[in-house]
Order: sequence, then structure tokens, then C-alpha cells
Amino acid sequence: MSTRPRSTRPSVGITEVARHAGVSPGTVSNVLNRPERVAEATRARVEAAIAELDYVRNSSGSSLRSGRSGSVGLLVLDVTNPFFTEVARGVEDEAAGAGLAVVLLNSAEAQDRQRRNVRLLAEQRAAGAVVMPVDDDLSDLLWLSHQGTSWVALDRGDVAEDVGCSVSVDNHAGGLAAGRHLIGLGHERVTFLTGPFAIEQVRRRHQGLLDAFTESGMDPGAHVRVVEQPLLNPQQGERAVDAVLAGGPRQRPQAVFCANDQLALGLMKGLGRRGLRVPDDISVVGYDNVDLADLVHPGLTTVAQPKYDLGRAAMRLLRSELDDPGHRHERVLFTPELVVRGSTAAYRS
Amino acid sequence: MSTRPRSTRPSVGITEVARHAGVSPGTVSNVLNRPERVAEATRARVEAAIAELDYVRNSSGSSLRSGRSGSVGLLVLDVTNPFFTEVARGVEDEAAGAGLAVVLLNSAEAQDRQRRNVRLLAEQRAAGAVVMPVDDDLSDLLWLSHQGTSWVALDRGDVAEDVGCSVSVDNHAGGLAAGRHLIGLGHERVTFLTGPFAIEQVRRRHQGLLDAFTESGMDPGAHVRVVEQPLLNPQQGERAVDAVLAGGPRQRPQAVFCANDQLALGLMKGLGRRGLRVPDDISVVGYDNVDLADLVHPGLTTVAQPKYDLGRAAMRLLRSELDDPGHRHERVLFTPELVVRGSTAAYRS
DNA sequence: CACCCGGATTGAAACGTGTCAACAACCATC
DNA sequence: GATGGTTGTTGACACGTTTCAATCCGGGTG
Repeated sequence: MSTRPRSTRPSVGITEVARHAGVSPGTVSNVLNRPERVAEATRARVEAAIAELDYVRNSSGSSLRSGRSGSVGLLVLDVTNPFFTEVARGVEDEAAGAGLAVVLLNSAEAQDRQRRNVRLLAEQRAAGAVVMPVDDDLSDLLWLSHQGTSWVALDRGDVAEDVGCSVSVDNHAGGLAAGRHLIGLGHERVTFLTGPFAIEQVRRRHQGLLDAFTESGMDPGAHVRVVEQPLLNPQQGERAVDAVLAGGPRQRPQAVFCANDQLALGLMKGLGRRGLRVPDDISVVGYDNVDLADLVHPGLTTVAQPKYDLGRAAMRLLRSELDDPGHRHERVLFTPELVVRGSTAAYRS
Repeated sequence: MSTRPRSTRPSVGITEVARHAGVSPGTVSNVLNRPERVAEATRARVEAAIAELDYVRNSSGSSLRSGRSGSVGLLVLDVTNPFFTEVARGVEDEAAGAGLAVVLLNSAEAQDRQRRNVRLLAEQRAAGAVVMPVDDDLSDLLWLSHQGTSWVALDRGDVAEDVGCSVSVDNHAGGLAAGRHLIGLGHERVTFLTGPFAIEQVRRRHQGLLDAFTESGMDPGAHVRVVEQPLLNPQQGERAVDAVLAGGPRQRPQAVFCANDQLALGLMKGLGRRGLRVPDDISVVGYDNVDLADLVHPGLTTVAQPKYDLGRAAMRLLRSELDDPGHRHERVLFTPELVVRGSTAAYRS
């Protein structure tokens, strides 16, 4: 233990640099922001002074003056979920190219935390934000636009184009692909294991699954059951095993389509505990294709989303919105892809 | 597509609120920051004005004036790694109690990105930071202290107490526990599969493993081999399978101790591909106890770290450093715990 | 030689907030 | 009714940056 020296912050500012270089503060500002406007010789002098004094720019000052800060927020539904962290990588890489700083804010799937974070962005006068909305309520985002912070919605295809940009993956197509795959394998009793239906993505995936049955001439109502859990994590997946198997062997589903991989992985564990074998006794399909879907045994059949590209595209759109005065809101839609691994197999009665 | 309205930012500030409430700007500031100093009636009046004008505080202004911003940085080695995201949760929860905003910055295990992020924190005059250093080089952190931003190092027990606080888990003890466990099961040829030795944690875990052999009267040099990969992710683990198995069945290790769970999970997959069964043919031990260690089959025996508590403790220390003028740097050390699951078994010749 | 031109630099004014010494109003006490 | 103390409010200023109109300078032109 030792006392802290509480190092005396010299707080060297632009003015002190100016004095040291024998130049006016305005010139220093120009060196920093529009170097081409200042003569070679003076620029060198100023840069020397900056180095010597170990000057570090005060972003409060500049954003106060300019009314906007140079950082963008990335509002993520859940830092713990590998899907989002992969998206985050894409956003960061694209932002780095534009010299924008990314601050990652975590909503923890909670409405009130999202609201707090949105408020924070407004207080910081953030240049923009990439947001994965917690639920259908877009009022937070509208308020944010009204405060002058532009945003791009991620994975929310239903955002009208006169409201804002959006980048998303076709969730209906994903559900459809999963459904067709299972039907093609001969499964007729399928359970959809999901998080809250308040989440739009979940509803679309569900609808895709239903439509796969319809297009095969089967009544979805008779073939698809739903088990809804409060959160989309592995623990909930494991816990759901009772509900999934309810009704005894007769009623037991032949396959389970999960709203994300986390649920699917948890469910697989729960099934293993019950002595049920995947895919022999029951097939499982996930959604997202997280890294670990490929590491478990059997490998998890899942609907792959272009996570990294999703992030990049969102940030690219945001950059356009910030830089291009003639920008028009855009809607970008990716198509997911089914990745077949060992967790699904043909139904054997 | 539609043009963006570019809503006219009215930019209502503290002064306008003051005018609207028939009060001076100073009073509004007091209402915001030291409500107890202002009379009930005027406070109500001011608050009404704030609500009516939809005033939102400008944090640039306040941090410019005060010299410090109210947010703390969390510098993470890799957002993609579940270990860090769990720590992040702990940090966030503890910060929320103090009204501090947490911004998550990602170093992506790269020195230059860490440096960029540290610089960013300095420019924003962040109040403090919780940092997981990329490597042994602490110069970035020292510079940060010198700029007046205090920090707490995470998982780096070697930070001297006259330099800064640190919270870490006893990595040597973890390696020792893993080693004892394997030796107790009769394993005598163990491979340590790891990321770069530049990472201090890795070195300590390794040393713990070696010491387990020593204390059993065996020469570590004869019993422990090392396979080093450039990164600590599942892909690297899978790729490492060749190196781990090199030398043919005779030389093949009886057990592998991995520097983290990501490597271990990847390795297990690679072994499966080669037709080797865990734990029958080879035992595997991981480190961290991420959620998914419990979800794979067989479950991964691993050294559990109190991830969430680690984050909380770090943030608590940082709060003390920020609030308490008599603060002395502290070193907090957690002890890890071995969690035995199905991936390890007694050696059968 | 007066004039002008264009590029480089300057200086002052703002941005929104927090601080603090000074002041006003009120109350209790003598 | 004067004194002193308490409580609430004020107003001016400083913080570091950016912006922009004004100024300076050196050289080319008429």
C-alpha cells in the first residue's frame, strides 16, 4: 500500500501549445483539424510543441464548441451473447476506418437500461449510434433523432424508411429454411423453443416455421407447439426441457427449432441429462451459428447469420448518414443460410 | 427512401431553463448537482422547466468545466471472449450503483489498439478505467495515470502497489490445482496448450502446472510439454491438434491442460475429428469455466474463475480510488476453484 | 510606386457548464 | 429595533476548443 501521488495535472491546453510555439491558438487548432491550411514551417513548429508538452486534445472542448462529439454508440442487447459481440467486431472495424470512436453500451435486454443508455448518448451529444432495440417500442430512438443523434437499427427490418436506416437479416426466410429442413427429414411434430415474443425477430422466425408447414399442405396449428422462455440464454434452454418434453413420449416433439443457439445448446444439455440422444431421439436446430455451434458434439444444425458483415454494413450506413448531406434512409436485408451439422437427422418412428 | 428532416436542434441549455423558471443559471446548476442546497419551491419550479423544455444535460459542458468526465472506461482484451463479457457484467452492475457510465473499449488483443483506446480515454478525460492489459508493458497505463485518469488493472497481479490497484485471480494456484488433479488421476505426460507466453497469466498457470509435478517428486522437464499458439481462441485450439499429437501414439500426451476454455473446446473438437475420445484416450482440462464448458459433451473439467465478482471488485476499487481522498492502492487476489466434469478420467495404460 | 491578390495567421467571440464570493432575505435573540 | 446567524440565490468568470472576419505579408501587375 502506498499513498497516491495525485500527480499534478498540468492541464496543458491548446493555448499553452500556441504560446510555446509562438503562434496563436487558432493556428494550433488548424494544425489539428485542417493541416493543409497551415504552412509547412509553422506546422512543424506546432507539432514539435505538441510533442514536447505532451499535449493531449480535450474532446470536451471540441464537442462543446461543435455541438457534436466524435464518437458513436453501439447499443447492444446483451454483451454476453456471442452473436452481438461478433457484430460489435464488424462495427468497430468499419468505424476505425473513419476515425470514429465506438463506445459499447449494454442494454442487458432490459427496457430501462436501454433508455438510460439512449439518454447517455444524448447527453454526450454522440454523433450517431448503432442500435439493437430491445423491443417494438421505438420511442426512445425517435427521441434520439429529435436530439440530433442519428442511428441505424440493427436486426429490426420493420423500421420504416422515413424514420431511419436499418440493417437486418431476413428472419422469416431463416425460419422457413429451418422448417423446410425439418419437414424434409420427415419430422411432423416440431416445437419452437423461444424467448419472449415481444422480440420481433422471434416472431418472424416463428412465422417462417409455420409457413414451411403451410406450404407443405400441413396445418401448422396441428404440428407446431411453442415453448416460451423469458430470456434467450443457455440456462433457460436447459430449464425448458421439461416443458418441451411435456405430455409424455407420445406427444413428445420429434424436433425442436430454437430461436437462438444459446437456447439450443442449453436444451441439448438438458436432453442429454434426461438420457435422450440428439439427433437419434430428437433433432435440434438453432439460430445464429455462433462459434460454439461447431464445437459441441454433435455439431449444431443452425441458421447462420452474417454477423460480422451485419455490423460492418450498419456502420457503413451510419457513416453515410453522418457524412453525406443528401443521405436517404435505407433498408439493407441479408439472407441467412442454413448450416446442417449433426444435430438433425431423418425421423425414424 | 426519404430525405432526412435534419430536425432543428433547439439546443436548450441551462441558461434557457433558468430564464424559463425565472431563476439564475447557477441555481439550475445547483438543482442538478446539489439539490439539497436549493429550497423546495424553487427546485420544483426548475424541475418543471426542465421537463417542459425537454432539457438534456450537455456532458461536454460539465466535463470541460470540471476537468473530468463522469464515465469510466472498461478496456477489454477481447469482446468476443465470454470470460471478459462476464467480467463486464460485474463492472457494469457495480458502476450503475455509483451513477457512472461505463464505456466498453475493445483491444482485440492488439497492442496498438490498446494504445489507441488509452489515448481515447485521456482525450475524454475519463474519470477512471478498468483495464486488462494486453501484455507486460505497463507504460500506457503509467502515462494514463500521469494524465490524471486512475485505473484498476484486472487479472494482473504483478502490478506494484505503488503504481496502481489490481484485482486478479491466483493463476499459479489454478495451474497447481489442475496439475494435482491430473497427477492424481495417474497422468504422467501432460501437454500445456497455450496462447502467447507474453501474457503473464499464461506464464503463471504454466508454472503452477510445473510445480505440481515438482511437489510430487517428478521432474517437470521430463513430463510437461508446451504447445504455444498465437491467440487464445477455439480456432487455434482446433488447429493445435497436430502439434499436440506430434510424435505418434508413444509420445502422445495422456492429458492436455489448456490455458483457457476456448482453446480446450477447440482442441476437443479437433481430437474428435481425429477419432480420439475424451476422456478415454486423452484427458482435457480448461481454464475460466465459461458458460459453455458445462454445455459440451463431455463437460469440460476446468479451473473456475469468479468472473462476475472479479468485475465487481475491480469497479469497487476504482470507486474507492475516485471518491476516497485517502485511498491507498490495493491488491485483491481471488482463489480459483477446480470444477471437475467429464473431460478428465484416470489414466489407463 | 501604388495597387491588389491570395495565402497564412490572428484575435475575439461563442459554446454550456460549475464554482464561488457576495449578497439578500429571513429568523431568533437580546 | 439593532445584531448576528442561517439559508437561498445571484452573477460573473473560467474551462479548451472552433469559427470567422479581419489583418498581415510578400510578390506580381499596371
